[in-house]
Amino acid sequence: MTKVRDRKLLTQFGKHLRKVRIASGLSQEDLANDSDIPINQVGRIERGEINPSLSTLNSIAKALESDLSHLLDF
Amino acid sequence: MTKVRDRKLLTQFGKHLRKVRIASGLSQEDLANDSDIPINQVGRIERGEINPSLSTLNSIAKALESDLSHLLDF
DNA sequence: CTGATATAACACATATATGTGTTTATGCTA
DNA sequence: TAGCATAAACACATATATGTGTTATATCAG
Repeated sequence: MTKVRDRKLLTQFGKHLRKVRIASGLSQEDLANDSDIPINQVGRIERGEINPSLSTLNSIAKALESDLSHLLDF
Repeated sequence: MTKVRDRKLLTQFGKHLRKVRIASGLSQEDLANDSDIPINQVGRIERGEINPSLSTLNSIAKALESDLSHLLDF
């Protein structure tokens, strides 16, 4: 796992992403398909288990018809 | 390296980061110290060679006295 | 020319994200 | 109950970010 000092950031982002995804009416599978990211990866991100990369975040933002700046406003 | 389809994103972000850093009057070494990220890593990010993680981006944003949302508005 | 500053470019070990696959758990509904 | 959808939880291989060092290059000031 990631450093202890980053866990809060990751769990916060995970909760935010889940909220945004559900607000968009998408399942994890939908988001996985639209962003071309494995569904397991989506779940791990929402649970705050991993530290996603810039390109992964960008793919998710696009699938949510949003942009990086808005996705990371949490 | 990262997938071909991500190179443009990474080089774009690298250029943006360099612009923001210089506008803040910081050297790579300054930013490295303030963000607690190795200076080599800062250089690699600015050159678009790597795909930085959310926590790395967050550390950089804080060192620039900014936030993720603003740092990723490019 | 010399020294200082800043950046690039190497090498290398280690941690971890990514990607794929399978299995389990949970809630809902017919 | 059975079936379906959704999400969590595993395992595993591979790619790559991270972190630490060292060396090279370029620019500029003295």
